[in-house]
Amino acid sequence: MAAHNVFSVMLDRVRNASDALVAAGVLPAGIDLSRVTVEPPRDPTHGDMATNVAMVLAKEAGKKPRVLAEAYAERLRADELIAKVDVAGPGFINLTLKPSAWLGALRSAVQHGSDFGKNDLGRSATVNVEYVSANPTGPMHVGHGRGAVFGDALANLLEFAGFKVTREYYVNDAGAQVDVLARSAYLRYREALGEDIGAIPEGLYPGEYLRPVGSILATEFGDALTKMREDQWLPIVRDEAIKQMMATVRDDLASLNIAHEVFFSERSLIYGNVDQVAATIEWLRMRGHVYEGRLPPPRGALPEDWEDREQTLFRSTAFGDDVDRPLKKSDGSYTYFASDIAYHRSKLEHGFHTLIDIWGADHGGYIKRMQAAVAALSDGKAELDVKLVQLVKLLRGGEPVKMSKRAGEFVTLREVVDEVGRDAVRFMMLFRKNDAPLDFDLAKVIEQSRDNPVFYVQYAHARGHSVFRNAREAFSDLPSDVKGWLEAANTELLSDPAELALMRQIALYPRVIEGAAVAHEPHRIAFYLFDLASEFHALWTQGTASPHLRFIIQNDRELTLARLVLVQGVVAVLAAGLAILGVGAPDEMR
RNA sequence: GCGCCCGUAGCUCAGCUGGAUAGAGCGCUGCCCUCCGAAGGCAGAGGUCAGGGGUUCGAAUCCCUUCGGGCGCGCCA
Repeated sequence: MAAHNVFSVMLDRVRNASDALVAAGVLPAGIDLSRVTVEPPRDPTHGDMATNVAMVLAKEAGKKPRVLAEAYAERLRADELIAKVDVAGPGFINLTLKPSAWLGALRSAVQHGSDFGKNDLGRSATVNVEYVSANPTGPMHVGHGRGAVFGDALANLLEFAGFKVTREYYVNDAGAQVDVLARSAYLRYREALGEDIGAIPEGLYPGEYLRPVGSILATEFGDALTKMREDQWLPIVRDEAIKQMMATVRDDLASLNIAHEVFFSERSLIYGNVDQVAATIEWLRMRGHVYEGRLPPPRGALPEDWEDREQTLFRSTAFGDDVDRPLKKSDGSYTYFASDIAYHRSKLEHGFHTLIDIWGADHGGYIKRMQAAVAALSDGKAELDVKLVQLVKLLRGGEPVKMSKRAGEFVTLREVVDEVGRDAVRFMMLFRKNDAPLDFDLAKVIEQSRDNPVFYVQYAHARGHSVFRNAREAFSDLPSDVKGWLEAANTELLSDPAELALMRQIALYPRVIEGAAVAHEPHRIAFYLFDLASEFHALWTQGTASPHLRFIIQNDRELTLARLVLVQGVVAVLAAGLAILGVGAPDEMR
């Protein structure tokens, strides 16, 4: 395992100390250590790490926190990685580590490169991450892009944390919207045959992106479709339109380097050999989770066409939802929810026990019922986590970019990617918590300044490589590869406080990965990388005022070599983190 | 009316699932290039963490409540 997480190493030391104290009769046997943490203190003057162990265990041990802390301190002082132990405040134990601890992390980062920080949190458990799932009725817009990038980065992250991840896309090709798509495409088809179709009627998709579909249909069928009744041509046109739209979607995703392993068709659930939706409802009914009944009317203003009637309901209240949910519309067709249940059942049948769905924020009200359904389907054995992705507000130089979806002229994801590049889009989408709204400024993300975090982080990586280039010029006899540096370097020469600070930051990385993976929050990596880049730029600039801190020291090959290892540590972590985010790490940015 | 998300510096946002004196960037003030990339860095000013209660050794973080914003509340997906 390439983790080398200094914090978990120290946590183990604390646990060992606990065992010793139990053996010595200071602590009662079987004491609960689950709340014990070792973490970096907010205030660096408190040392490198702090543990709450004495405060957490004080009550159970029947001792004062500070007294207990002293007992721990005595044991920890003997540890070969620890330089100093202080008991502070209400009972914190502050640890200052020896430089060798940080050097260990640095060497590990250099040695493992892009594998540094990997862990086995997942223990090869399978996870299904479903994301994007945009309707196949048009090109993707920027909001879809955020869910796409988020889902993809999360999938990468979970893989890095030892899960076996399946990336899945749910194709909504069975609802009324694909019939609308078919009718819209049919108009474009007639247009392609030379007919004047006039304005696109209300209720159809007016976008020009359907013109190519019309052309394809015209080429393939000539005017044959015009001689058919709607119920005859509609399935033909619909299937072709969906095929074309999905090709567009895949293209758009590819522009962001996103590729799903599974595209699951909603249509296949209903129109396959077996009606899976009906089967699922039946399955639930047999277990008492589905019944015929009435629903209380919604509070407040009633919908115009509200009528009280008996209907098929899923007993989601038995699983924590607020009301039971209808599975059939008044015309007898399934609700979206019904096919969604069947879809999630199919995921379970494919062996997944951990499901993650990425949805737009407007679907927030849907979470409880879907989790209820998964609980009912799996007997509480499977878990569904739904991550909501908030809206993206597109700006240019601080001014909102106008888009009118009604006229069919919205800013597409593709346009944005083409304008500012994949890296900028991906990084910016991840430089925010998923459930916080995001302002995306097209002017700012291509700026080359600290304002622009994408640039700032990539620049740090490029700067690192610039050091390597210059070093090779200064010393023609450097080992050819990083491994050689590591073998040849005397890293103990790295003893300046600024260098140690940078090593501490590097050592933090495995911990950040772990936290991000547990919380399903890839944005933490983006913020961490920004901090790491900042530390690196700071050390760099110190070299102008204090030449002895420069990475390359002309007449000191040994020191230079040690510092190259340090820079390589930064570069390796930057590249590794960016790789998880799916962002490039350029060697040069001139 | 109910549910979910949110409210942190003038602005845009972090805050490591409960830790010590709450942090960045922008903007403002003042500095640092005989330069390994100044496309950078350093320092300063700026906060009742929306308000009020509670839980405990300890709360921006958890619970309750009020206010304020966003989203959703059969037959749209």
